[in-house]
Amino acid sequence: MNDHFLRQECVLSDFGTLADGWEKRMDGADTARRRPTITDVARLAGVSPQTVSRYLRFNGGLKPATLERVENAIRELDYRPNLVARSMRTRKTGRLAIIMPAMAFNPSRMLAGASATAQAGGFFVDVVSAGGGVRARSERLLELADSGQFEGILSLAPVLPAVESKLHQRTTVVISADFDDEMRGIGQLADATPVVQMIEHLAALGHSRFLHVAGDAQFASARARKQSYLDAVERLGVESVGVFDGDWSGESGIEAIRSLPSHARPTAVIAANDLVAAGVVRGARERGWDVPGDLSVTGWDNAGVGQFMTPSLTTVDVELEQLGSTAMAKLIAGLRDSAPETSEGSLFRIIWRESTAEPPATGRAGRKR
Amino acid sequence: MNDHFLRQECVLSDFGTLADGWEKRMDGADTARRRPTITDVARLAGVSPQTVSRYLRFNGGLKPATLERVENAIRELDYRPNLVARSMRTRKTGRLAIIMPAMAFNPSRMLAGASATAQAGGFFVDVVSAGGGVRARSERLLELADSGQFEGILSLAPVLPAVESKLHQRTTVVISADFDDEMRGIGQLADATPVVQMIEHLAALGHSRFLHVAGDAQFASARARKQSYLDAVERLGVESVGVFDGDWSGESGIEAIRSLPSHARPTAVIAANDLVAAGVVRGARERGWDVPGDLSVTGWDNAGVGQFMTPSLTTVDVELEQLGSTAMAKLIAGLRDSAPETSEGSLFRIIWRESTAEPPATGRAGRKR
DNA sequence: AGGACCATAGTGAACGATCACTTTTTGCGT
DNA sequence: ACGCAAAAAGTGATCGTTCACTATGGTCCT
Repeated sequence: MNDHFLRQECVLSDFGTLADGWEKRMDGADTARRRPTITDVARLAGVSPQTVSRYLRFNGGLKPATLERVENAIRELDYRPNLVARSMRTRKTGRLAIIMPAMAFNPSRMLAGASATAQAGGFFVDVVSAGGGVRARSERLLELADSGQFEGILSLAPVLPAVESKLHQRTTVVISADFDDEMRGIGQLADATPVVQMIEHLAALGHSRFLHVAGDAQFASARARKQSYLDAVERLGVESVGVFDGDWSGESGIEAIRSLPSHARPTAVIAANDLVAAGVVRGARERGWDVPGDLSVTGWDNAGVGQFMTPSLTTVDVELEQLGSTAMAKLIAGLRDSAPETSEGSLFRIIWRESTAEPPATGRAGRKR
Repeated sequence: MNDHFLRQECVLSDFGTLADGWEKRMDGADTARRRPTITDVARLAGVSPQTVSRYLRFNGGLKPATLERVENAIRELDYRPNLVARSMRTRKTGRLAIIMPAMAFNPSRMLAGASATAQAGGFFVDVVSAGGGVRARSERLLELADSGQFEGILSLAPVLPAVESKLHQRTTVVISADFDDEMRGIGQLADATPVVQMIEHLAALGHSRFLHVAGDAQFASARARKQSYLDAVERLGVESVGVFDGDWSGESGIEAIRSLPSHARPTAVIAANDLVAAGVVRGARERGWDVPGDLSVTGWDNAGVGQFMTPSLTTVDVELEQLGSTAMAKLIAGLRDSAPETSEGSLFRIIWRESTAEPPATGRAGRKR
């Protein structure tokens, strides 16, 4: 049966230019027709498979006459190399994997950047999400590395040190230090210098009493922002009425303001992100405080709607795409033994909007408007 | 040389339990050590490769004693099957591709859903973004289909009809009708029934003069919302002061309100999305109108910050993950010739918040507060 | 003319697994 | 003990390509 089928293929090849018509005829009957192989092409062109192979990879030194015959045969059969088979022989798959803790979460912008860079480099990208903790992810990572399917792996989250060292022997792996276990930003992402800059700017405007509403302390980025806040406040000699430990939610922003004793009233709030900032603004309004008249508020993330709130939200724009792209570039450079191009400037850009302004004219906090 | 190396491997196998120590010894010297193959495992276990293969795929009828030997050998060598080789023989790659117009854009939630479903089904997922228009994408899609690397392809955007019919002969392809060329929602996503429901609800509250700020008319979803608005207004016999043709932006929301002649003042605005709605609220404030006191506003998308704006934004939550997941389920069902599970309820959920309320008490529009 | 040398093309053997068979072993009834 | 089917394990071929060689033919030099 199999033999018969093969013979049929041979006959087909002889028909040459009729292939098109044949294809149509077969549509109904035998849809799952075998794809032509390099051998079919070789036979049709009257050369050896090796010669066709040479043509395919680099146009390597074929005589013009031969070259044309091969090209014709390929065109005629509508041949395309079987990449799986090629991978098997060359041990190059042209595929990279990106592994991330939970696909449901948001670093899709980062993923987009990484993916684009990989594709520009001629690689396919598999996005693999691994649930569970470090342990599970490390396991999955090893599995991926050993599957032989990937030339390189970009992990957006850390893995067990033991596994990591094991990994590096087998595959090129770049572990982006930008997210931790639960996809909480660390590394570059946790850089909180914009907090310092914002406080400096506000202090220059005359603000002297600050409040920080922190994000979930499990997140390195939340901790970093908090720490930067504390450092900046101390260094600049301005007063901090405290730090409210929140959880990234809008509610925590509201609660932070609600729970402020009326005697300790800040003139500026550094919120952990835009959602929190929106909550803070809301809380302030509850207490009858005007933003920015009585209180300046800053956010983080540049959420789209923030620009059209009243007041529009001062925030920090984070170049997640670039972050992803940089990590991927590092991986590809590693694969090619070339030096990774150094990435340019800062990932952050502060956008000043209406929610920040000079402090209340009297300089006295607690004033009602 | 090669021969020598192989012989060394053989010797190694004989050492059996010493393999671990050997591995450590080699770490420094010969990092790029050959991965163990199924044959190595078979040799170590004293069985044939076929037996090991049987064990790997389904735990097919091995004698307990054999099974244990195989398992030990696998563990000892830290063996994992080479998926590329397996793919070659089985002609199943276990990989699906998702193709989308521009990775930069936002349907990442949909992607997340699709991806999760695929992984639950045991597939790898390649996310491929194809720039250019229908033409370029169709071309790329054909290429992917012919690469033989994918068992199925999920396209989140339409392709040329000619290409589509060609495709279906070669691979299983599901073309999600939810986005068009430029990733503009169509199909289910363009379903605008929530608009009708919102208008009904507002009319029941007593609203009688409506305004719609539409999204970019190039988007099917924008057109559908607009049409639904027009239909509902007509059917319910309420007044429409008009439709402002916007572009999804916050600015268009502001502009829509600014450009309203003061005699034609609506009591409710159906905005194309949350960003527009935020703009509308801002515009209203510019004119001294209170939201929702003078004007009710609805959005669409359930953007995070909307909940904490003042007033918090009434909006429509769209289950993008489910949409993606459903599409992927359809693809996988197609691959397995099984019936796709029917998806349950609506993709939409209206969230009523502060930005909508009863119309101004007098019923007379134009009243200043 | 002989040989060195390059350009071109072909040969057989991998790559690592599974498939379709065949062979051996086991279990059980008579 | 024997036969006989079922269970367990083995054999050789094969998937489609490329690698490391080898073979052929032609050109040029001495």
